[in-house]
Amino acid sequence: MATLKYSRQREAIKEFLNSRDDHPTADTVYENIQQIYPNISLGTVYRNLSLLVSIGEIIKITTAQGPDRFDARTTPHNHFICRDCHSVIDIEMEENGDLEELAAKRFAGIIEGHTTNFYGLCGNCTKKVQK
Amino acid sequence: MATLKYSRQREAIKEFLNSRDDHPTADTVYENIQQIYPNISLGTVYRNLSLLVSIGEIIKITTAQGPDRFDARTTPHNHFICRDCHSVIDIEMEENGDLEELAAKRFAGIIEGHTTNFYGLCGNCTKKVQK
DNA sequence: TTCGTTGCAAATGTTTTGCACCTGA
DNA sequence: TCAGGTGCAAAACATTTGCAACGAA
Repeated sequence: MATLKYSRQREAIKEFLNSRDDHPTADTVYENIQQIYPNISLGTVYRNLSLLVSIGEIIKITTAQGPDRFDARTTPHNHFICRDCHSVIDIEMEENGDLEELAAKRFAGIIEGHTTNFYGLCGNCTKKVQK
Repeated sequence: MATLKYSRQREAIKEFLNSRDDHPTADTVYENIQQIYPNISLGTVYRNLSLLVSIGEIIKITTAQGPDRFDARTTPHNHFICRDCHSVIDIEMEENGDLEELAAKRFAGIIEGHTTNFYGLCGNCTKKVQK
């Protein structure tokens, strides 16, 4: 396996993601890192994001619409995706019982993880609709 | 709101999806419908798939890797996605308690639905690894 | 020196869209 | 007749990749 070598670009990407809790897209990461390293390329951003995902330092959030998003919080939590403004919001909650254990009873393979996404209208968009 | 008009292509797509439980991609749908209507275009397949999703007749399954998949089973159930062969398999299970209710306690907006995906190795790929 | 990393640009894979024609009601 | 549907091709979008140069160990 290839040994990781230090890269200032990668550090900047990690730091940026750590500073945000709104799950930026690759493009948002790119625009922000450009302010520090004007020559960084979008390819480098994508390469580092998928590298960080593969070593478990960040999480990739794939939604039904629009580009993937990235999250530096790797502890278990869920996401809510607004059907109106498409923002992705953390939901901190206990899951009653062990979903994976329940699923395993009905499934022939090996279950290693799971993701739950909630959908609906976020707080802001709820207000907009009421107007 | 636009009134739906009958279309033989759309019917064929619905029928095809009803006949399968392996969650075909748009491209797979296209290839199969071509055997009945050789002139159908991929654009028509995409248009009809998203129309059917929007009226709730089918479900779109977005995965972390590869194209979206489509499912004619609209009753609540979960999916397992194999990290090796990327197949998508139904999991029929009860969810202990009401996840959406739990989430709502911690969330300011309106929760209208949720999706849980499980990840790991499917039955077939588990065997392959053991060899 | 070695090999992972980068910037750039081209390519890829998936999905959407504009347009003129076709078709169901 | 007329609004919705279709086929075709081009465009849009998100992401990946080849390559030569760069930089960390």
